[in-house]
Amino acid sequence: MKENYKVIIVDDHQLFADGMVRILADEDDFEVIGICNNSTELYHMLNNHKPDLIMLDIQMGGTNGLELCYDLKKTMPQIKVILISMFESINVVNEGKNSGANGYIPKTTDAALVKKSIREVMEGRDIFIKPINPETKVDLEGGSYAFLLSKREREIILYIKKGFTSKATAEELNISQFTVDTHRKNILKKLKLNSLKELISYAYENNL
Amino acid sequence: MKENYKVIIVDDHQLFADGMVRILADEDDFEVIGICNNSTELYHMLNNHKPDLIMLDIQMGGTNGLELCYDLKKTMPQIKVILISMFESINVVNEGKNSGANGYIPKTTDAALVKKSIREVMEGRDIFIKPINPETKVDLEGGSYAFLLSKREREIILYIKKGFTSKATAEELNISQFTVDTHRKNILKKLKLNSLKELISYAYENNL
DNA sequence: ATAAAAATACCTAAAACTTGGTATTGTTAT
DNA sequence: ATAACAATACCAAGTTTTAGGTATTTTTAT
Repeated sequence: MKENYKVIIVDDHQLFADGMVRILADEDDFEVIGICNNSTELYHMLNNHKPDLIMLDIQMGGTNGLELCYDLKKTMPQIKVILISMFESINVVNEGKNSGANGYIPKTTDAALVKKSIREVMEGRDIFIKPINPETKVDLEGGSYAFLLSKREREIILYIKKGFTSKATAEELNISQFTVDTHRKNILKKLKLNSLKELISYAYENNL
Repeated sequence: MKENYKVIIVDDHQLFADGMVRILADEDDFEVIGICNNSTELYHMLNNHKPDLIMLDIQMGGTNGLELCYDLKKTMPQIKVILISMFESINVVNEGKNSGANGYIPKTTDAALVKKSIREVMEGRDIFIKPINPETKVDLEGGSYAFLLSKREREIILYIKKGFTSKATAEELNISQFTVDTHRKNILKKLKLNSLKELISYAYENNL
C-alpha cells in the first residue's frame, strides 16, 4: 500500500487552492488536511496538524512566501516544502533554493507534473525546475517583482503610501533624507515604475 | 433536467486551469470543453467549438485579457464571458465592465462562489464583485467627502492613479495644464488631503 | 432668469520629486 | 575570500507638485 501524504496548501488565492485540493484528490496517496490564505493561518494550523508537505505560494499579499519558507524550515525541517509561483526566472528559483524549500513549481506546469513532483519530493529528491528558456527575459505582465524588495524598502513604501515626504520619512526613521531618496529610487527601479504615484497604485493593486 | 453549460477556460497558468476544471467537474451542469493558454489557442478552439461561457484570465503573458474580451464580445456577443483576475481594485473591475464582460471574479474567491457566479451569469445576470480590500475601511458616515467630487474631478483622479503628471493629463484631455492643476487643488481641498500621494491611497481605500 | 456649481485658465515661489551619478560600510552566499 | 546585496550618505540639475491666489465661461437646478 502507498503512503498517505498529509498536505497543507498555502495560497492567498482561495480559488487556486480549491483547484489544487481537487487535483490532489485525484490520487489516493495524497490527503489535503488544510488550506491557509496567509502565514498566520498556517502557523495556527501547525499547532494542531503535522503535515508531511506544505505547498507554498511565494507571492501572497503582505506575506513573503520565501521568508515564510525560511522560518518554517528553521523550526520544522522535517516538513517538506514545495514553492509555487508564477515566476520562472532563474533568480527566483535560486532564492527558492536558498529559502530551504525542497522544490519549486511554476504555475504554468500542469496537474500531472505537480503530482509527479510531490512524489519526487516525498521520496527525498528535491526538484527545482530548469527555466525553460534562460535567455528569455522573464516578462511578468500582470505579475509582481515585489519579492525583490528588501525589508527596509517595504518599510519605506508604507511611508510613501501615507503621503510622507522623503524628509518626513527620514526624520521618522532617524536616517538621512538622501538615504530615503536612494531607497525610493531603488524601489522604482526594481519594480520598473516611474514615479511614487505609480508605486502607490502598484502597492494597492498588489497588496503591498 | 438542468442545463449543460459548455465552458472554455483561458489561463496561461495551466495549473490554475487544471484546478478550475476539477472545480467545475464537481457539478453536472457544467462541462469544460477546453483549456487554452493564450488567445491564439482560444481562437483556434472557437473554430470548432461553441461554448456558452468563457472563463478568461485577464493577466496572461503577452495577451491582454481585457482586449481579448472586447474582441470576443464584438464578434460573438452571445458567448458569456467571466473575467478572472488577481486584482481586486475598483479600477480593474471597471475596466472589466467596459470590455463587455458579464462578470468579474478575483482569484481570492472560493470554488462555491465561482459556481454560483457562473449560474448567475448563465441566467442572464451580470456579476461584478464589489471588491473588499482588507485595508479598506468602510466608513461612509465617518468622513468620506468623495460625494462632493464632480465628474471631471473623478476623471482627473484616474490619471493621477496612473501616475500621469498634470502636463501629461492636460495633453490627454486637451485642456490646459493650469486647469488640471486647479482640479487637483480642488480635489485635495474637498477631500481634505495634503498631497497626490495621500489622494491615491484614499482613492484605493475608498474605491474611487 | 438667475444663482450655484463645474470647468476652464492663469500667475508665482517654495517644496518635493526625479534622474543620473558616486561611494562607504555591513551582511550574506558561494 | 570575494562577489553580491542591503543600507547608508551625498551632489546637482531639471521637473513636478504644492499653496497662495484671481477670474471667465458653461452647465445645472430652482
